[in-house]
Amino acid sequence: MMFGFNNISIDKKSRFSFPAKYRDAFINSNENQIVITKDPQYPALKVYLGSEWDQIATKLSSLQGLDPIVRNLQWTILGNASVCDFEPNGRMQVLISADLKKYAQIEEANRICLIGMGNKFEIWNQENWEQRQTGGSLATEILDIVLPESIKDMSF
Amino acid sequence: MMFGFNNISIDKKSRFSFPAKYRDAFINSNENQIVITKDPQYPALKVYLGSEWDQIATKLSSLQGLDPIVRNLQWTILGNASVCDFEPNGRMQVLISADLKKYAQIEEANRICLIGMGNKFEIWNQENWEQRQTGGSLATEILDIVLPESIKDMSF
DNA sequence: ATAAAAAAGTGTTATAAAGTGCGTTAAAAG
DNA sequence: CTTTTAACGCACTTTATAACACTTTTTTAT
Repeated sequence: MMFGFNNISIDKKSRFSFPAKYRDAFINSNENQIVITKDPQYPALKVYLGSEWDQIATKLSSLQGLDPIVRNLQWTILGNASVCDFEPNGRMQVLISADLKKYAQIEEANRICLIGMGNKFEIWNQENWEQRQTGGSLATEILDIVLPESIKDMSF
Repeated sequence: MMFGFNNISIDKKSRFSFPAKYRDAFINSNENQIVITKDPQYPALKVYLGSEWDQIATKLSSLQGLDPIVRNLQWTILGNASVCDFEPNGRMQVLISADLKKYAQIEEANRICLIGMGNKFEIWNQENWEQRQTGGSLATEILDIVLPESIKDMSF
């Protein structure tokens, strides 16, 4: 499991490196791929380990796409996924596509926030992240949609 | 179980040492990791033993992240956790990240309050702690919301 | 269609900053 | 007075990042 907040640099070619503290966890998980895609709720990116992604993708793509909520999740999560080769023993460097950068509002940024959430990471624009953390009132954000049964047991 | 109030120093590199009186308890609990993260309600830090943390993290990360309240707790607790190697037989020293120091308002401080709460510790800025004890209210009481069922049985 | 130019992507190195380990001094406890 | 603990300082190691060089792909012009 990998946790914690990291403010890290993103170079001119749109690459970032995972902090070294996660190396052991990556090596132990035996992954050589990671997947970056859009977060379905916020202007942020999700970063999954290969095996974690396989499960999510398999499950999500099998769901009934006639349900508009499901369909939207499929578009957002599956339709924007970028699979990257990843070397836990090397520099642990990953490229972010122009499209994903735009979505997370990090087009111009030379720093990003990389948040370890256990079995996945999130990538945020720094201002957005700070605003979310300090913004206070959560009340307005509560989803007014009812989640379909099919995805209630899924966690993205 | 570890209890009690301690006013201890924090060095230039942002490290503090646990008081020696807790050594036996740490040795008996057989832990070699400590996790520091944000307190979700107050400008303070929580310090968990590794095994305690594993339980909390496993449970919390499994909850439905599409619920914004859950998501916020995940961000706060998981997304700010810093896992530290810890040697009960050694100096029992732990590093606090710049980000966590800022949250607990101990950026400038060279002393902190470390409070033993049984199976976890809290870290406070001295003035905040005193104010809290004397009944004063702190500006940032963040979780002023109704908790979803899924986390009502959790204790952080 | 081909060659040249530009852009995008990959890999390496050097340097500053951050983190770690350990010995010494100072303070507190027995 | 002796022993233990806490605090400080310094040296060493690791990590992060910017700069550079090179390769591959895409675009443009002829």
